[in-house]
Amino acid sequence: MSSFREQKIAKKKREILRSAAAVLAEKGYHGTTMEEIAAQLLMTKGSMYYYFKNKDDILYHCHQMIMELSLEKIEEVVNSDLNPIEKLESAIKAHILLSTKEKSMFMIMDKPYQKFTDDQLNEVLDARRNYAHYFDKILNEGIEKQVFEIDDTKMVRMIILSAINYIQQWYNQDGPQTGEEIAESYASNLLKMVVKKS
Amino acid sequence: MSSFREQKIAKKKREILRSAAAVLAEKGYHGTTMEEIAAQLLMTKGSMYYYFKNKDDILYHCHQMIMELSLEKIEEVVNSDLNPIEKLESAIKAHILLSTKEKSMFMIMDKPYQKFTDDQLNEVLDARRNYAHYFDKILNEGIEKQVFEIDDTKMVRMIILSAINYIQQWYNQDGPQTGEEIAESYASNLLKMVVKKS
DNA sequence: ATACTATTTAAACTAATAGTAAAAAAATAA
DNA sequence: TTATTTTTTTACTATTAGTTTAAATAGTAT
Repeated sequence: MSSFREQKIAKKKREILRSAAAVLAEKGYHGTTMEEIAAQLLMTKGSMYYYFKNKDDILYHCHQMIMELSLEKIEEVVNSDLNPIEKLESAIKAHILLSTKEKSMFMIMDKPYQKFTDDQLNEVLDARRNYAHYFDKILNEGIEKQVFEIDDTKMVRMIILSAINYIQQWYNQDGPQTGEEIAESYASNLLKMVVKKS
Repeated sequence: MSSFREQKIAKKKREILRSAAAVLAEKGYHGTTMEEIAAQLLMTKGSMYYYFKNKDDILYHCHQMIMELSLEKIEEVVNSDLNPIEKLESAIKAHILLSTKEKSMFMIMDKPYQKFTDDQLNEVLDARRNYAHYFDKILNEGIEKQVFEIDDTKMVRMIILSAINYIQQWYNQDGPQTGEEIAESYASNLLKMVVKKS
């Protein structure tokens, strides 16, 4: 029974998370105060504690939000009936489209060990390993089907993930390239690293 | 007249920077206290202020140290008489060898706009643009000499820089790969993106 | 209108920490 | 040894920010 009220709270929480992510991305976790997060939403910092346990909790829910979205997308690609080349291309493009659209959220996701401990840290690290694993799956499938030629899967996967994971650091909404253009270019260039020459 | 005393101070400063970088890399800038930095060197935080103006100053000098080293190395490569393929290979390897050797220093160099303002920020950003520019130079030289085939130099440069700039995030001194092995693999894979097939 | 609940606010509390300055200690020179 | 300078420590200040609480306000149902 997700009542009207519960929906309203959920909506407010999402609003707070989106707004918080923007400030956190700009100033960093320890550089952002609860007051700043609140002010941007025209609230007082006290109100934040009605919706979230504490500052960590806000950051944690930002992570959860994006991790869910990211995993959904990659799972869809991996489980599709595309061939490995198309899968890798789709996975790269999907990631880039999401990370440029949700730049702030992606920007606050680095160095989780500086921000979380115990269960929360493990959950975040697991989700990441999971995500990386899906890329390995695509790469291995391509090797098996002899469309990819890769000497060291882990290194190639790291190059791909690093490249796409750094985009949020320099991408600018108002810059010369759109997310789509970057996705197109990155996909075509990164595929050159793995596609077998016939 | 770089007296004995001045040399001693310079040495101590370097010691502080190296030690500080280790803590800063682990805990983040705002997550690291002056006391922690001092404690690791068996000093008291008061002493830190004898050598550095403040906390920012420590971070800033860490940046300077690495930027100088990095620029030296890339300049050497760019000005060498190697062919473009060898130059790109050397530049990639040199970067990776340095960033794995000086992991902590490299780790604290992200998001400079969160840490610096004004002159210091500009200096850091300039050094980075400079560094990126050297890669462009190598890429363009390769295109001119028709050994590289690149559709969008900026995108390719970003992929290369992102890939090598992320290594410090996952590299582990005690991990399975040495810096040399990573350098070897990254160079050979990244070159596949640009070298013209004859 | 009234009673009740949900939400927001303002103020107070607490703990932590960057930075300072004066005194103490150590090193050096006369 | 004594005087002087360099380095380190200790104790202090002021500020800042996360969190809590109790009261006020707004919203809803009877």
